[in-house]
Amino acid sequence: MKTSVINSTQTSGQAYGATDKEIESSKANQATIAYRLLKQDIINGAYQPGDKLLMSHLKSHYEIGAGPMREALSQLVADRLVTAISQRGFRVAEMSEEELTDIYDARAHLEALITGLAVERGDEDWEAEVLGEAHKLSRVNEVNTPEEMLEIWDSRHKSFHQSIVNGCGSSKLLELRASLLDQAERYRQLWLKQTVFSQNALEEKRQEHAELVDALLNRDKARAAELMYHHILSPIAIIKERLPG
Amino acid sequence: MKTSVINSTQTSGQAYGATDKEIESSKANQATIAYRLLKQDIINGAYQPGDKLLMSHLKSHYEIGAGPMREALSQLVADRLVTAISQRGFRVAEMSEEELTDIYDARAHLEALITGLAVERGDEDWEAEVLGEAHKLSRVNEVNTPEEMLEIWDSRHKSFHQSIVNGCGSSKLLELRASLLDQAERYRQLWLKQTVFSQNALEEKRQEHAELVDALLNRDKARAAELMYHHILSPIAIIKERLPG
DNA sequence: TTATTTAAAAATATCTACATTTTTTACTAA
DNA sequence: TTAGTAAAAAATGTAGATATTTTTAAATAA
Repeated sequence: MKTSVINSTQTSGQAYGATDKEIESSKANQATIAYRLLKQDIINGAYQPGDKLLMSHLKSHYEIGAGPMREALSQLVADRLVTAISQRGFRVAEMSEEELTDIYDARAHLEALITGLAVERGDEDWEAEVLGEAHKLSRVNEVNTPEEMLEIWDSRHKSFHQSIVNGCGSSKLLELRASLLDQAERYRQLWLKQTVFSQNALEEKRQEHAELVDALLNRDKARAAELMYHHILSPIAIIKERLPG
Repeated sequence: MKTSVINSTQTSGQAYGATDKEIESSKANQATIAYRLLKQDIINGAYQPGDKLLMSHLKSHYEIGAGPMREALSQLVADRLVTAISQRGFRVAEMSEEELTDIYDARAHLEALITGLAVERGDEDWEAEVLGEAHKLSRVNEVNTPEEMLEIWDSRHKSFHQSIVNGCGSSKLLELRASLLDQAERYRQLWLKQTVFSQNALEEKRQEHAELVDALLNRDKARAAELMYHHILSPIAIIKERLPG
């Protein structure tokens, strides 16, 4: 068997963002490998919205056969990152202001709902976890490159929010949230660059997070939900400016 | 090309429950056909929870090759109706009281949220639609067989609820709702038989629906959301009784 | 000429049949 | 029993065949 560089690299290292979708068995099959790589490349903008995903290119570029590649693509269709037309292949899903609004509206309402549940249902471990993650996020300072800064801040910011919603006690709601987050990811990237490299913007976020933590630990459900709702919606304006088209 | 009976039947008739996932092009490919058939069979109980989905059986039974069949199966894994273990194939997802509680808890919160939005955002057309569907549902009477009764009542009941949530103006939230509904479907079937064939239960539902319509048309957001929340949760007790194991 | 239709060719998507790898089962010997 | 091993079954992947769409070019009509 021909072992490609890509394959061996992938299968050896445990995937970072392994969603609960593929808990079982770390040795992934070709379709799973293709799914991860392609998803990452779409989110990171290696392919532009509307780009045709040519089977011949995908096959050679990822060194994966047509069968497994189709499997990956049709999963990405379910994730709304790719669109398919029968007999005409696959394309990277378009981005639009309408979709941006739709996704963020849904995210804000869902995240507020989940936050409210977390306030009701979260235990002391949850409180500790939130506090810890908030602390780590507030201490993103000693970094070398701007790229590193962006990566670290984003990672800790995500962990902070994840720690909050983890208190909700509903794995189904967390799955739905994860699905929306995936769909928002390409839009979020536009906001991220703007925010992380602006001291003003960062300070504003720091403030919002502090208020959020305060409401959470004081078990003020209504206020926490309200703060979260607006916190989620706040990037929309920035993203609209930077949205191509 | 060999055209199987299954294939020709499927491709000719427009599929009923075509989710927006595959809007484009009615002439579905083999993977889509397999997905629809298999999903229906799992929901209808043709395969039991935990059953192994043997490739050799699936191939011969649906007259579809391994490639497209894998594609369909991995979509069903994303839908949580099937589980996969790498190199060990696919199984029908197990059912459990824990999952039942999880799904219905999430559904109740989400449906209440969406209902609240519908009250805020729904226009007159929405009101009219809700009223119309409520009327149709209340008039499920002149039917022949019990099976027909079940089918018609379920269909109209679903349409009634769909007409309510359609007012929310968020296609993303509606997609999430549809996903949960799919996951709930096998549990719902257990409740449905109990409910449709009991005059008491039907009357109770009729009452709840009437209250719901009243709250909706009076634009009483809080009451509508509250009623919806409990309406969704109400089947849990019945389902728990009938849940195998 | 310019636009439109038609026909052939090329490119592409999709499927099937077969090959390979992995797991499971059955059997044997300690 | 238990461990080990060979055979069978099953899952997964590949290559090539087939069907469909798109492109190109030629032919026709305005």
